[in-house]
Amino acid sequence: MEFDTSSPIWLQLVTEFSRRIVTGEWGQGQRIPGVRELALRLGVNPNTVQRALGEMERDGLCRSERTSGRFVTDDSQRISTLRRALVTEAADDYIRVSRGLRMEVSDAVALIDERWNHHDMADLDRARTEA
Amino acid sequence: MEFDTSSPIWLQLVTEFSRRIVTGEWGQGQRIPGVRELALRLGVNPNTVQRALGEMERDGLCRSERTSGRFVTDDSQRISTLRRALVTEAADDYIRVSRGLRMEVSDAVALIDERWNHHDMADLDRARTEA
DNA sequence: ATTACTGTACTATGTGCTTAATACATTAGG
DNA sequence: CCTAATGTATTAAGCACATAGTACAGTAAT
Repeated sequence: MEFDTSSPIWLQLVTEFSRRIVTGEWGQGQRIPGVRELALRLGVNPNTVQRALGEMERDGLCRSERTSGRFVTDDSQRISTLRRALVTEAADDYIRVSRGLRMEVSDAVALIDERWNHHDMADLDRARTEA
Repeated sequence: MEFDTSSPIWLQLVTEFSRRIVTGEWGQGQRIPGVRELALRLGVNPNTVQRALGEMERDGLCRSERTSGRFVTDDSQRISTLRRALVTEAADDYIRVSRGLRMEVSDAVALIDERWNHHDMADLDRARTEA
């Protein structure tokens, strides 16, 4: 995975892990890979993964059983709350920038519509390149 | 001004100063306040402002005349390019998150429409509090 | 009991960000 | 000429982040 140098890696990991929980990639109640394995696959230090998962545990998104591993929370409401939080945060960020640039709602919305397909093409390009 | 601890202040300053140029708050060709004055008003160190403006100068957004001060670029095309870059970057960020969360375009667009008014109310609240 | 795996804790090192405090060169204004 | 203001450069200190390496405690499987 690729990381941005302009924000702490452990924070980017919190975002990525949260995304995995919301999408079901890490299913409700399922076991999460160990910190060492995750660190190896992500190309970061185990301590950095530990930091990220520690924060998420503080928020009740997962729990650790000291010897058998870490598990996604069983509370489905917590997961849907997380989903709503992630989505609205992203939307508000976009709105904040758009309004700061003195845009109109209609233009802001039109731009999303327009760029959404660009991302489709980017996905196709990536698939073609990796094939 | 308030700053986020999760990314370098000089980077947040680049964003803020860019916004001021795009909105005309800092007009094309106009003089920019000195690093010491900006630092004082923003509550940061002059070196941090210097770092931010140095980066923007590298991108041709402003120029410095060694003794009389710094000035916004005269190139209006550069400013409109900057505007486009800031807007599309924000839109793409939102799209990336939304798609990562497996949302549909229609939902992503609807959310912008919905939250836009919430921001209106937040503005009204702030105006009322400051009055 | 032994082995292997889990989370957790700790030290040490290097790097970048931020602040503080100077110092210098240049030029506009008086 | 002299003063004030400009951008610029430098050094030192403190802090958070990331990495590496090591170690400990608890449990499941053998």
